[in-house]
Amino acid sequence: MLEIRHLKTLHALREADSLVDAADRLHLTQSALSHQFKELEERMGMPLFVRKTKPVRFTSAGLRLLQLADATLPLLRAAERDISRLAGGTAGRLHMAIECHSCFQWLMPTIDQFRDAWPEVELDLASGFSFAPLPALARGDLDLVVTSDPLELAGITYVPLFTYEAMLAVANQHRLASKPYIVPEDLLPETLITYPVERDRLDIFTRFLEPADIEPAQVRTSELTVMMMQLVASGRGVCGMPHWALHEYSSRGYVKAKRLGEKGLFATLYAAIRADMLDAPYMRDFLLTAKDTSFSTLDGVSAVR
Amino acid sequence: MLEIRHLKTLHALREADSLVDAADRLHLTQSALSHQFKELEERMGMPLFVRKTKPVRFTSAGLRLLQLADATLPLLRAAERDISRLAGGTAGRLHMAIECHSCFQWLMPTIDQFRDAWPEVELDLASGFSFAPLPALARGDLDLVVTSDPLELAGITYVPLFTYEAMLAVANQHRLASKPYIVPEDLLPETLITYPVERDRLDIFTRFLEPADIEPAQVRTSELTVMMMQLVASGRGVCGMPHWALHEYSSRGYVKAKRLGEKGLFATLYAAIRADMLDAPYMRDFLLTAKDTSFSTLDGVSAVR
DNA sequence: AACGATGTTGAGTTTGTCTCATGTTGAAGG
DNA sequence: CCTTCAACATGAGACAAACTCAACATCGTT
Repeated sequence: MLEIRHLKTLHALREADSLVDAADRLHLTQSALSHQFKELEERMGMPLFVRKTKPVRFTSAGLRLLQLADATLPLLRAAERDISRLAGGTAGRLHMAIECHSCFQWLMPTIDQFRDAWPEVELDLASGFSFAPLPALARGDLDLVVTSDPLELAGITYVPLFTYEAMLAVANQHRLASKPYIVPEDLLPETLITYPVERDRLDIFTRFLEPADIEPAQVRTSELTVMMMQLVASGRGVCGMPHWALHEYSSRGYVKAKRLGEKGLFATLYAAIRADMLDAPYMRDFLLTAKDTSFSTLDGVSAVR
Repeated sequence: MLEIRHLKTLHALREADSLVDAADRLHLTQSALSHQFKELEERMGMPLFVRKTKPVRFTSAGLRLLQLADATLPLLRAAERDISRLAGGTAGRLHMAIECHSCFQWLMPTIDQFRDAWPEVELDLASGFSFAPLPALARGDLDLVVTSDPLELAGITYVPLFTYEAMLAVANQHRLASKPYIVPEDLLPETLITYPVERDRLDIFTRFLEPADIEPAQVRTSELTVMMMQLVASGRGVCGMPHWALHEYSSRGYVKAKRLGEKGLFATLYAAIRADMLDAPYMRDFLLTAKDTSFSTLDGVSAVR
């Protein structure tokens, strides 16, 4: 019924003073616009503008459509721009979210380096713990999600970034500090400190305690890593944490990092992206950069690749 | 390039699970959609969705266009609805603004009565002193402006509502209280209280003091009528005001209302509307209702018609 | 292997949109 | 009053776009 062409014509007509002028701007003949308006006004059942004045004057209906044009044409242009960027490949959008509390540390250098290489790519990082990032990724609101549990989802692929060891932080003089490694039973009398997220997203529960059917004496949460370290150092609890996030504290003798289980508890961080984005050159490069920089920033911390 | 048809098709495709289904919903053949997408994807330079899955899966580009569709299609529908209401005539929009501080008094009954008669008309009243209402009227953001100075503007017509007398409020024991009428010179030693608007929108200046080249000793402003009456009653100034706005106070002996000039100072309130809205039945009715109710509410106050 | 459901493709038809040529209208000026 | 000019309207025809139809390809299912 109503077409974009009509909105563009109305818009041009407002800029110009007459049909003749507007036709010029649109690279059409005056006749074309005349026909176009005749038909549109017929369909609308009312005139859209007064022709006999200079400049032309719009009727209420015409003004309403102009309002629509003002609202929609910019959206349209923006979308077309985004699409042609996507097609071009050297530009685009990369909106990220991280599910992992301690990922800034290695992601920031990645982003900095990437920004230099691809200045045309619109970067955004939402530390969105407030919403479910994977559906947003599938919906197209996000372009990359850093996560450690790759749940099967149509159209989403997971690119492994690096593997790390989850360890247990305990106070230096803690009774467990001298053990070569921790077994689930060791945590029975302990207070376990975690980030405030669902249990099934915490490896220490899903892959260490729950298989052994062990529940710690108490579980408390904290939002900030420093805060957690403080609690651990003062002997008020223990906490599971990636080795590299712990390194800053354990290397200075603030807390001790203990292996979980005899063979250690290893987990992998993945970049979740929509499958078709694997082809985008800037995405490939981002993933490579992420692997590289995570390797070098976490180097001294013995990241397992 | 990109057409509304495409957005509608994409939208339908998301609701449906397949091209066949989507085609049904759009009352087209599946072949039509296949052709449509083939051409669109060619133009965009990339696929928009994956066909081999059920339900279909959109690519990043497809998701971007869906996002556009979600943003624009509702706007489009709303505009089309507004237009057909306009054409129908029994429904529509009536967004008003009043330039006049004391107009609520008679406008409110008008609106109440009108709302009953035309429930389908979307009413809104902005007491917008914050912006210029007449350009907004011409632009289509407003549909009716109540004003007392009809300034010439293309496409805007002014419908007179009623004429009222501007009078001077003075304290009961004021030296001017006993005069039969006020002359400009009387205000030379006085403090004049006005609403906080530009002088050239105040009749007492433009049509009483300035023609006689008289400037009061002092001018102070107040936003509220009650406040002004308080100041007047306590002898701290005088103030010009429509007779009907004054009536509430003068009839109770709180202040005295004096005629301005021997023959009185009369002004007319107009409804400014876009010329073509004169034909809309609900607009005609609103104007009649406004005249009627202004007459009856201001009746005992001797409004001049 | 056969079938049904889904999507693609090419040909042909319909519909729509533009241009060109010409007609109409209204304002300005002699 | 008539001419002139500019703006817009209108009709015919050219052309392109978008659809349908029919035939074919593909894939998962029975």
